[in-house]
Amino acid sequence: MDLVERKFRILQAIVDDYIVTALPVGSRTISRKYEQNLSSATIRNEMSDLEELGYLDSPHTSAGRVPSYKAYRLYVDRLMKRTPLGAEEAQAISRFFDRRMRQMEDVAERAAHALSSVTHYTTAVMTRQTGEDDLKLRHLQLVKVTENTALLLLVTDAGVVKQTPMHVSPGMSTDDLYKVSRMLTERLAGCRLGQVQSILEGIGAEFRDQNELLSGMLETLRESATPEGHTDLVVGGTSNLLEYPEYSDVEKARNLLSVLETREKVIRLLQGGAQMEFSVRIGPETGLPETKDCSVVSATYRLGDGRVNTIGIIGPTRMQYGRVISALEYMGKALMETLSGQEQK
Amino acid sequence: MDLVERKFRILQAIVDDYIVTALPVGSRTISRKYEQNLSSATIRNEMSDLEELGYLDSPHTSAGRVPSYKAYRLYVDRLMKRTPLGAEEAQAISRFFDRRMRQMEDVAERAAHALSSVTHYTTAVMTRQTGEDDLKLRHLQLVKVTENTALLLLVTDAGVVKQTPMHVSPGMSTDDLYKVSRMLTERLAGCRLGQVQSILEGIGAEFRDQNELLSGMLETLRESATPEGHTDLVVGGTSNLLEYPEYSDVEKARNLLSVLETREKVIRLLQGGAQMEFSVRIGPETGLPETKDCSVVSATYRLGDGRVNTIGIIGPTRMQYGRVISALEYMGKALMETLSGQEQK
DNA sequence: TGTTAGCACTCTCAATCGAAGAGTGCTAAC
DNA sequence: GTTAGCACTCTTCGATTGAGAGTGCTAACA
Repeated sequence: MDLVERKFRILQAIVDDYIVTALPVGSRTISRKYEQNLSSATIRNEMSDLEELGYLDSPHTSAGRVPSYKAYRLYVDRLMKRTPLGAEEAQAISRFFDRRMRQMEDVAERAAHALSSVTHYTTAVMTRQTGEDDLKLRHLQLVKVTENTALLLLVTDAGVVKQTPMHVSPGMSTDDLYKVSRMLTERLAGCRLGQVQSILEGIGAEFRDQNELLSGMLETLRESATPEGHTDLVVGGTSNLLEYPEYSDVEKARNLLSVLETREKVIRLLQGGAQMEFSVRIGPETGLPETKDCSVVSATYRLGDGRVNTIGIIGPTRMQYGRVISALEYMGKALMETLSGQEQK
Repeated sequence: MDLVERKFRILQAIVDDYIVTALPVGSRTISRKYEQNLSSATIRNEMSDLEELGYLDSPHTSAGRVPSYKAYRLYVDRLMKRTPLGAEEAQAISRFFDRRMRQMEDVAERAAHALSSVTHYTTAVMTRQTGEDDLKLRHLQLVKVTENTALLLLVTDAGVVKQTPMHVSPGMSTDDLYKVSRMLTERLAGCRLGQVQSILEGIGAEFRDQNELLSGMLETLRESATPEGHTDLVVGGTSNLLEYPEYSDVEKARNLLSVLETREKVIRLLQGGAQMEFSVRIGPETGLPETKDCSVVSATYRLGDGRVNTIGIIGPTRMQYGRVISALEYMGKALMETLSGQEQK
């Protein structure tokens, strides 16, 4: 029997146990529950080694051991087994999609709720367009709302991006706006958002009398061209976190919650692993000082229609990684099927 | 000096003090801080009376007294003085509106953040249309997104209501959809959402070959006609609540947070006072068992464009009612100016 | 009649102390 | 290389205690 292998089997047992109990793990616990043919003294020696190697910390002399970030890293990369979703859990996720799809925005919200309730952690769903370069304008529509305001709708490859109230001169009739919309759409459809601006400026001459309207539209377009301009974000299940003892200190809980309320920070949290399809970031790897004892498991799905969805599950470092990854995987499949052509199955 | 008046002045002092400290108020505190020409013994007698009248509770024999719901009710209705907003606070609210207005959805989110940060409580902003009867369709647009999906946009008096992916047969070109949209808009614009359905069914005959598309649109319309179909809800500042000692018990905090995460419950919380323009609901009056020691101060604004905004501020029963009401009032003015015709000032 | 001082009484809160329990590290024996 | 045994450390929990805050009552006073 390889002794190094045994060492890591013990480490795995410690992490497994700690993930469930949140209590420092002692040598006797391991020898009773996981390695019955080894005595606690042997385990003790191994644990002492593991501590020296940086995989374990001891809160104080006579508590058990607690996994370090390094241990979780190793655990996720090599030791952990994926826990397949139970039938009821898989069903809970599917159920969110079996009704006919309604609002686009609903998808993210539903996904967030489904995952939160299955995993008992917090879920963040971020939807954004593929790089701004790829984003093409499809349709532009001005809709009269009150005597002197209209709503500018910008539709891109991936749905309505902007919906902004505009000033129009009271002289413009519903039909006038309709014509303008049609004309502009004809000229601009298929252009990238970045280009649209300059073209619109060129057209400016024809609309001398509607300068105010034009400059309003220009500004809206400018904003739409930035990636932040069309990033939707939904966060669900934040109250779940309070069920874990690591946040029974209200101050800690408050800090974390306030991160989850800050759009920019959540986006940062999700972006960290944006390169890869799947990513697990542990503790300090999350990038924010406030989440240095949280982990984020995230997955990115490229939908057929040009949108990119990133789903992140946020919980304490002693997260049930195996389960969470399975849940994300399952959700990914469900999302793909539902959104990029419902009939393709 | 009227003795009854004095009694209530003392009650006011107790509530005032308790709102700030969250600690049971003793007779000596009152005699020192609020009624210097009365001895603590006198106050004690009065407090004993007030307890008998149901305005005060005592947690135990030798703690001070704590206001009852009845006391808060009286306080809000008759005793309390509105606390005008400080200059910096007013500015904090204004600042959310002085930039050019961007996305419609942003308004609610910004308002929620502004109010949360000024009041240090939680803010919920609900936007919905006036009764479904009044809601008229303005524009309908099908935009091709992928080979066999299009996006159906429904625009009403008050902005885009629905944005739903639809199946279309691959034969339909961008231009075909454009024509269909135009045709449908011409026939349907100005109709109430409820009517649109039946008209659309009537038109059905002309679109024999597009049955799938038509039934999809019908379903979307059906959903849009219900009030829940177009109620936007934003909640901000939930982490603020954790700063109050009443939620230092994690279990309590969790319960409350989970209410604030449940769309339906928050809507219920805001609807309670929907009849009035301004409403203060205290403890059990909030209607939900989970919020029996919270208060909700809400205000409803009818915007020019047919939308109704309800903003509610949620906090512990010992809320700074005076300040909160002032903040809501101020926000109301700012909202009105910004949204219903920006130039009307 | 209303106000006040004084006092006994009650209850909480924080600090202290000690015993129990869990776990370690080390040593010596197998 | 493994294990039993043991001394040692550190936390946790319960009980005890004293201080402090606040009340209610009584009796005296204006």
